Amino acid sequence: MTPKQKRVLDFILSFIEEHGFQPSQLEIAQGCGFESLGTVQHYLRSLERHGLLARQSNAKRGLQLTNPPCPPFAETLRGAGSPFAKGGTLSAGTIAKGETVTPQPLVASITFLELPLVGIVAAGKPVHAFELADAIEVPSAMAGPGNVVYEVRGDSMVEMGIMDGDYVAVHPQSVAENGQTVIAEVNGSITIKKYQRKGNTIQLLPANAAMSPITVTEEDEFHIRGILVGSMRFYRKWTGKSST
Amino acid sequence: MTPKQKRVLDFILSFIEEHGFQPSQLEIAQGCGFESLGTVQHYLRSLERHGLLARQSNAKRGLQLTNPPCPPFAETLRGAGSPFAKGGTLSAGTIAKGETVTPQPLVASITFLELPLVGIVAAGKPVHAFELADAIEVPSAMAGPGNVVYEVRGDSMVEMGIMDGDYVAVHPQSVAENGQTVIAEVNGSITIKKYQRKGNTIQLLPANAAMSPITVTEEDEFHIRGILVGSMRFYRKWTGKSST
DNA sequence: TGACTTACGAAAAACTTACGAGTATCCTCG
DNA sequence: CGAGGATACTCGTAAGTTTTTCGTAAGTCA
Repeated sequence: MTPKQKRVLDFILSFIEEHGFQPSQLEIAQGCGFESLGTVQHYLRSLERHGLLARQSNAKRGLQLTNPPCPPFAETLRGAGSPFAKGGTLSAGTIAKGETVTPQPLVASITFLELPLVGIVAAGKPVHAFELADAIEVPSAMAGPGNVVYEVRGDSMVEMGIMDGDYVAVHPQSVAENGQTVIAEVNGSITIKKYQRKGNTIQLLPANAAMSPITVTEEDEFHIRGILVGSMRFYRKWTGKSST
Repeated sequence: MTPKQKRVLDFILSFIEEHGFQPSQLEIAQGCGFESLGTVQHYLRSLERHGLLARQSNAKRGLQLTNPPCPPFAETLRGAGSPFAKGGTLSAGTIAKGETVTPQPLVASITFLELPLVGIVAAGKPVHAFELADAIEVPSAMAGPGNVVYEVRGDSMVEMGIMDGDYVAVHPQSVAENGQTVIAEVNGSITIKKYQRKGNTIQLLPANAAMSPITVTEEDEFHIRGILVGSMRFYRKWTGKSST
């Protein structure tokens, strides 16, 4: 990477940090001292080639840094301020070699969070999001205003590590950013994939790199239903395949 | 997000902080300098599409800020000021094609449970169960006396639908019944499989019938560490395999 | 009825793209 | 050492798109 390219990249980064949104090409030009938009265009393209950022074509301020400094989750989860940060000595007991695990007392009694369990994500069929008039507990990290929980039916999402009977917590929204895991409808089939947009094409990547991604074209009917916040599975005897 | 969108969002936020209740659309127009309600309408809609806020249709001052589901989730969630903390009416947002999932009142105030996060289940290697002196929230169905949570490292358990970074709740015990999902050590390797015993032979079945089971013989060193109660996964941008 | 929220339609403003072309720098080959 | 070539870097302008904005009429709720 050339120093100028780095300069542009750094500018974009700091701009985002400062303003909370992406700069326009004109703002980049001014910020980096370019007289022409063409110059910005040039750098944007080269940065894109290097995989440092992605652009959504024709989208205003449609720049996406590829490795945004997204704080590690565990940190925010247990970070300061969190009631779980108290880090008391929870002698967890080693499960090493032959030893037995010492039982641990449970902690806390804080507010619990439940989300409405709204529907069933059918595998390969259109969703029938009906109200189950039920609720399910979730860790607070999965909760949030508007979030709902789906019960997954079918094995169409195994490649994302989501299996029949799992519950997925989703935050409803119809747009997504690159890299987010979305629950989307493609041609009437509902699916969970990782969302990635390059220019005009939208790719839906499975979790496992070995599996082939789906490329969504203009002809496809494509709707994002929401983005995945978490998933849960409860084990019991003979989980899975309870026939059908 | 465009600067204007952010401006509107910020205004709503500060308005709520200042007045304690949501602004009307007219107030938003005045506060942001719009001449027309249509403009406000436009922004509200786009913010809603991005999942940044939820609207109760036709309700006066029916705006609900939604916290971005990505990083600062847990924190903002429990913080004062979060609509969630007081258990207001939260709209679930549109989910299905034409259907709209009606706003669900969320419940709250049940006992909150967290389990000690004890260690890391290494992939294909003997467990190094060390104390993390940390805890993680789980739904009550996963809690129980003695239960602990492991953070999974490695991809050796994908066939069970458990991936790198997942958390598994286990109830430590050294025996299992047929059909239970166990976390076991076989010849020094830790693994999660479904336990099945037929007469003298013990089989460990993967979740997917297509994969081949392991048959444990007498020569093998075999220990059951515990049985799986549940698993959880938290999604965020660029989940999985980014660098490392 | 009064206070708000929704629903179009349409025009101006803001941005992104595409193309063409002109320096400057660095490297290689004869 | 000098000529070619390849890159990096820079301008400017004319489309082509999307965002932003306005206004007005209609629908809701208490």
